[in-house]
Amino acid sequence: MGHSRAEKAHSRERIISAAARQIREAGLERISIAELMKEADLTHGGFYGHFASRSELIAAALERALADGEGASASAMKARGSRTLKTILNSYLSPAHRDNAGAGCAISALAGDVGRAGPEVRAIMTQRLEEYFASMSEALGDGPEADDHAVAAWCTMVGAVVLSRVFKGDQRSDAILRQARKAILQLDGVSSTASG
Amino acid sequence: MGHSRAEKAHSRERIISAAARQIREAGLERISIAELMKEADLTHGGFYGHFASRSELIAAALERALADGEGASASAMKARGSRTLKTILNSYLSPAHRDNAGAGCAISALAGDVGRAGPEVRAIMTQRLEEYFASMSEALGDGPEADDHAVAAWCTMVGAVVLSRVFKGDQRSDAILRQARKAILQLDGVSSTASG
DNA sequence: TGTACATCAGTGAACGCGCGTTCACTGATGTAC
DNA sequence: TGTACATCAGTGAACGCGCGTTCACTGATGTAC
Repeated sequence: MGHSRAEKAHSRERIISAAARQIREAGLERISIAELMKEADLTHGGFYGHFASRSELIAAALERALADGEGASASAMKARGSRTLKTILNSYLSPAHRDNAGAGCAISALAGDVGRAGPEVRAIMTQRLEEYFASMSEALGDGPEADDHAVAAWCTMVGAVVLSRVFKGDQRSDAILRQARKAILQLDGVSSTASG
Repeated sequence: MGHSRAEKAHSRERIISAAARQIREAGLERISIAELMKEADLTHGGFYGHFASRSELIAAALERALADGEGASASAMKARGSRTLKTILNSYLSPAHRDNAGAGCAISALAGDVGRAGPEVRAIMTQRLEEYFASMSEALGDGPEADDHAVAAWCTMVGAVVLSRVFKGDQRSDAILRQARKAILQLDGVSSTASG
């Protein structure tokens, strides 16, 4: 087993990405250091060479989850230039996203948990959400209500994924995703036609 | 301290309602039997005279939380005859509801946690949600899309309360509630005017 | 190029603590006569 | 009405376990000369 200093960064990377997946899969609280280090192919004692405490790890994992999940992808249309509202909804409100929380949007997976957490943890999520809101606003029709509609669209998207996961395995689960998609498109249509 | 059999029911009642509050406040997992029994004015050992296990308690507490929270209230317009969509939104999407999760809607408080739970726990919530959807459908304009809009409205409501709690203390928090409210009313307006 | 030493990422045993659960016991209530 | 007994809700000490955290140690890497 190599112990070079360069490899420490790779270990840390494995720990954080495993943690980012685990918190989205099982929630902010349920993560255990032993299990996490096992997934990172290390023993639990080594954890404290990388993080000062469990809560510091959770903050780092949340940041990572917000940066690499479906949420970040949904808000990345500016950079890629090609993501329309429909493209975003097709992927965000898909059964695939519902069924793979560990690789999906950290907002849908963790907003409930984060809402109960302390100000430091909440700030990590609110900063990203502001970016997501702004990007969504650009993806919407450019009426004066785009900002408002962007926030409402995010509410609907998050609520839909959360509720569709509660109904996992039930026909209702897919239906929720479809109806949320339709409502968001309708809202955008109204905005695009009804205003300047 | 009285030990009559009639009082046992009152003890159980105190335990369940304390638990229903605590899970909405802190999540399904974080509840501790010692703390719960303290709030019910009992010692922790007595717990097992009322419930077979912690998970049985959690199921009972979830059922109670769903039955007595803001969610049940929002879906009670049939019985009370007078709750319009605006009335529902005014209370559900209020800062008061956001700030008092322990007495509020169990869907907003717990849907994220329940989505990760086993089928038995999820079934408890889905049954109530079906009732909530049906009641909302009746509160909406009676076009053919009322059922779909009811589901979408619930997605937006839940997403809005969840996200507004993440932004607690920030101006954005109130704004989210307002924008969600506006979007739901707009959707209802579209449905009422655009269809038969 | 080779040898001795320093560094340090990772190991794994151990500790302390909290928590779910069990259980022998207490003492008030209610019943039998 | 009063006495003896049975019931049982609740008590609180104890147990076992998992988990976060600590720490002395290992052994591979890299450096000095």
